[in-house]
Amino acid sequence: MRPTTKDLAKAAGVSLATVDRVLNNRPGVRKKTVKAVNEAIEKIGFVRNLSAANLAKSKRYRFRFMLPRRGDLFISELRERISETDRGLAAEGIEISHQEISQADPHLIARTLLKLSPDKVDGIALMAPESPQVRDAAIRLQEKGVQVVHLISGQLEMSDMDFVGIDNRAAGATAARLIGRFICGQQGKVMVVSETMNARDSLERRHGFDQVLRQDYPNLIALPSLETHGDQSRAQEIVLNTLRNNQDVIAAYIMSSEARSPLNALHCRTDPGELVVIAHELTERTRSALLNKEVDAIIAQNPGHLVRSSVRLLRARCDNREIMQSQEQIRIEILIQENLIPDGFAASYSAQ
Amino acid sequence: MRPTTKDLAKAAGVSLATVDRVLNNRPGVRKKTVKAVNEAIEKIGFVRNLSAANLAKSKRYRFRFMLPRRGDLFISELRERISETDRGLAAEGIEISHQEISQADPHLIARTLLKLSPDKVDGIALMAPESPQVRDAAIRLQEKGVQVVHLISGQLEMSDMDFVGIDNRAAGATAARLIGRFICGQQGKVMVVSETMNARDSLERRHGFDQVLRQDYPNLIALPSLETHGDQSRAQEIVLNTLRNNQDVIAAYIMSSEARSPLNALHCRTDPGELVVIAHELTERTRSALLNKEVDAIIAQNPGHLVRSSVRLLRARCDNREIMQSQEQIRIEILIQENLIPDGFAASYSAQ
DNA sequence: CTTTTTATGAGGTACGTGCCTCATTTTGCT
DNA sequence: AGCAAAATGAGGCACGTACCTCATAAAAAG
Repeated sequence: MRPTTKDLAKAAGVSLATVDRVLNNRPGVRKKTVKAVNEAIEKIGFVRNLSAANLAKSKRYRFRFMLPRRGDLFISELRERISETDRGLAAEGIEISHQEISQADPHLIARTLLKLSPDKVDGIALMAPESPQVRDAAIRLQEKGVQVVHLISGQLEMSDMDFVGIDNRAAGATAARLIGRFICGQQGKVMVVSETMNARDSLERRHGFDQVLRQDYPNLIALPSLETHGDQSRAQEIVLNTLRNNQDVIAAYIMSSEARSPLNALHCRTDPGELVVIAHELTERTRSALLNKEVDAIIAQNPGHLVRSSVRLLRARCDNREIMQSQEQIRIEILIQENLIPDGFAASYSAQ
Repeated sequence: MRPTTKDLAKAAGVSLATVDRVLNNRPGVRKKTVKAVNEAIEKIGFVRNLSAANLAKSKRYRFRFMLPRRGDLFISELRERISETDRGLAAEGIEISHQEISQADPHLIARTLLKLSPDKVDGIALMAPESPQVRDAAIRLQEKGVQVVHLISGQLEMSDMDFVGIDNRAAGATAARLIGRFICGQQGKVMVVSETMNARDSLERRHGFDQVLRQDYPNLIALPSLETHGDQSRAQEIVLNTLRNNQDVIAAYIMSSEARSPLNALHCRTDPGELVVIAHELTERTRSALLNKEVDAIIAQNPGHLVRSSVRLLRARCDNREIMQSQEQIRIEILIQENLIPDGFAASYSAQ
């Protein structure tokens, strides 16, 4: 049997009450006594029984994901992972909800955030474009006692500890490297398509992309970023325009998580395999594009992992606990046809 | 507050005792009553409080990883993840140990397995080369009440549900695809190095590798697999011999998890970048090889994830629970310089 | 209808920890 | 030394579930 607080009390030569005071950082214990207890903990290998502690505290964690309203496939995927995780963690007293926020107006987002209060929600995972209003609201929210982590797209001057997502500069660099290698020294231009270049993540990806391309692939010239603004017909227009005006486009980097419009636009003008194409995030559309050879590789972050990592972070924050950094680093996945997860998992891609 | 068994009893119009009987599948309840309780569960959204249940049962899970004795870097990594996971899960009543088995003799492995009994260990994760003796021992162990999952290298005629690891055929195919694309249509031969071809995983990797190469890259000819048998000087000899006898080797696929010897052998005869090289598993050696451009990409399975997935599986088995298949699929990771996890995480690579 | 069998109810104890109160001891201070 | 303040001990209740016993009610069998 594992040692309990009772054993610990005996080993430390103190009473249960004192053990309790030490374990829960309550005041009124001499340093000497604290030390004695801690030594006893080491000695007998005491580990607090989390189940019992949670039960005793009858603690609930109420977390909420604040996601953009737009109906992009990646966001839908994320939503599914959220409710999946909710179901999975309900038995441990963790409730996970999600709320949509329109992304247009930073003030609106800030107002929405400030409506939240610690007696209704213990922590949020926020996915919102970078803006001073949002950042300030997040800080104020923390001060009120609602934990905040930033999901996927971060805010300025935010600590690494608050961020759950991939290193976007590295992701852009990865894209450039893959294009550079796949293109096999051919001369030509690379089209870069994004939803918007106002977001921090897009800028970082572009930065990493350019860096690698400039440094190692003088044969490739990256065109200025095209912005679709999430509009299918606009996407169609600007992509086709670019192809028309640049006969020597030999690769494309589709930077934003909504790859549908750019892919569709490319699809109607080029044959699969004609261009080297890299897209982001695994969705039904990008998956089938990969299988059709419309795209050569996908750079992905795992939505299930994003959700679980956010929850672990929020929970650790609520308990004022340290976390295992190494477990929370979100990896930049490279997916090609061969290492794609088999079909049965298509809908529930969340391996981790 | 979430509903408790008490609320459930009230909602179902039965007593606590009956609720308990239904929840824990105890006999002596009419079908009609069972149905009523189950309907009440649905209606009020009852979810059993796992913390309380575990506490009440004062249940412990004792799991053991059975690993090969050989000291390869990947195995060391695995061992570290195991003790890390042990520390992390101790609070939840899960004890994880590991035991080394010499791999030479299947009979010895089988005997070691059969020594285990359900009153000392609840489940094992077994990593052992394929053999009828081992397979039979595993089956008998299960019958005795010790849960078994197969780690990394599976056994013949084993269900998918019992396996934790990557799809090795797909991994080999991935390697071939990367080599094929990176080589840019050049003509030449591909060296394939393995520790041994007696293991199921090596055979499967080779199979996937050949399939893709044959189908899509007629410019590449794969040489017969070289077997190092884990011997540094032998590795040196056969690799150099092969290079000498085949002037047109332009790529290498290092198939086994111990990449040190083959890499060292290659290193002393070729310049970084001269060959396209793909290796398996992220270790200190392969990491630095990637950074030095000694290798072009690493195909990896995440050791931390392997361990956690095994534990989740074993635990679910002990509780006779269903698992989320999608969460347990181990991904085949492709690592290049750009998407490598930063240095700080080198020692504790286990993102997930 | 009675008897036997089967279902259900009532109630208790246990699990390990958190959190509270109140009494008692020890410490530091003058 | 005497006193206030601080530290510690003793004990109890709570959390939600598991698992037990014993009594009683309902159903099935005769």
